[in-house]
Amino acid sequence: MDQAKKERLESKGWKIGTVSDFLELTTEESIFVEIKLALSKNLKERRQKLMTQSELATKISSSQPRIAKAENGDASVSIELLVRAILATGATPQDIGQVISDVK
Amino acid sequence: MDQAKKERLESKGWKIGTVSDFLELTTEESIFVEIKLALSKNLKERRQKLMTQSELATKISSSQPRIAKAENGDASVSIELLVRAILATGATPQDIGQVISDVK
DNA sequence: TTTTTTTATATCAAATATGATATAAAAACA
DNA sequence: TGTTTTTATATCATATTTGATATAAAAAAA
Repeated sequence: MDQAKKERLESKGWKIGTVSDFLELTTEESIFVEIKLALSKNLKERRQKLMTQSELATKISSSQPRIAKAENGDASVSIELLVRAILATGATPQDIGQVISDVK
Repeated sequence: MDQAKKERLESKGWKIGTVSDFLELTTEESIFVEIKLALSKNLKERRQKLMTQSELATKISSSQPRIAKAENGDASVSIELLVRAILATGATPQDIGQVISDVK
């Protein structure tokens, strides 16, 4: 992995140690991160068409800053919150399944 | 929802208050629970064909009791852990996407 | 049957994710 | 331009999820 991508992920809080470079992540860990980033991207796309971050936050009893983190692939955001947020945009299980199926 | 199903869910830790009966859960909350239960069921099916709960636990640095909870739809288990566990059985994003797509 | 293996249940301290808040930066709009 | 709206960043106490441990129950094997 190139340095630029590494630094971009690290700035979001992803732990990519000096020793364990991205290439040394297990396949499962790598896929897991990619699934989260795909959900993150999808959330941003869906939400932007419908409402502000604040409006979505209210819908799921969260906060605007947390929605911002969710949409920006911050490592502190769980799949739980990502899925809750995406569902709140009216997504169906089929929509979410498709996003995950498209990974890699 | 019938009383039997309600009690079954409650025994797993799902909070279905006396006031907010299952029918009063928002559509999103309901779908969210169903996605988790679907992942839970899929984990059990995949894992049983390949290894013991202890073996899977070791693979993802978890514990056998936690895998048991994950497979039994316990509310204390997050989607995070469910997805990590399913990936550790060799599942692809497509496999997981299909499980979620099949919900409802 | 007895023995061994596997799975389920309960408890708990530690780690992680959370919403709230303040505020800065950016974007949209006037 | 200045003003308003929206989004991003930082901090933090609280809540949730975690793996570990002990052990009970169930299933499989002998």
